[in-house]
Amino acid sequence: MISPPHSEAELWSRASALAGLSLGDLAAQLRRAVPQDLRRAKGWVGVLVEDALGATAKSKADPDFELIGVELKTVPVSRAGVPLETTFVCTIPILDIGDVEWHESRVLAKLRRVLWVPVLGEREVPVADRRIGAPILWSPSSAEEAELRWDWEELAGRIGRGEIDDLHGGLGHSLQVRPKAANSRSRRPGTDSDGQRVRVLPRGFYLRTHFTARVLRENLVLP
DNA sequence: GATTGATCATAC
DNA sequence: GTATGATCAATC
Repeated sequence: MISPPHSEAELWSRASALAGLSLGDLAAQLRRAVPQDLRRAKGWVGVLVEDALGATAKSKADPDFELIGVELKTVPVSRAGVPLETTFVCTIPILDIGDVEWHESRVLAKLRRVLWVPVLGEREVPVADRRIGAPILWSPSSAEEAELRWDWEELAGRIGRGEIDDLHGGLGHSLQVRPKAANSRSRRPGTDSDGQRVRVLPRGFYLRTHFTARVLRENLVLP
């Protein structure tokens, strides 16, 4: 176990030290086996980096680094540093979200302060050989927050009106709503547009790759 | 090739 | 079953 960082500077120092390591290197340091691929280990990279940086136990509530209020997001990238996947932000409190304001939303709470750790995610590269990139400590600019808020207001508003089953991944410019479930048979309490209680597929908010791509690009540090 | 819906492991 | 960590893979 690695102790939690007590300052952003300490977290930054630790994360910077990981840059350039391969996942095989880091797994060896933590005496952990490396999976052949991530099909049956989708969260493996995230947990590995969490543990290496001293994130609080996963059983607890957000943020990952409680003492300093920072969330960790590992993001799979191409060799050019462009995200290969969307980024999961949070699950959606379907029954309550209609009564929530943006400034108290889960989305803003999660994204207020984020340590991004890019990791090579090309499937043709063996997991153990994938290298960890330079970290980025980020907070949304006012423009970025406005973009996120615009989407959130639209999406949360529709969910609050019982329209969740009309939503799909194609909605939202920076933020989208997609399933977040064990499988397509999962259900959670919700309401339909008549206010009737129904069982609906659990959903989550995700950041589109173009949003994350810009965050990484604008914070790129050239060697 | 990019996108959206579906899915996987683990802890409690 | 719920919540954490996400990526897979069928389809557009």
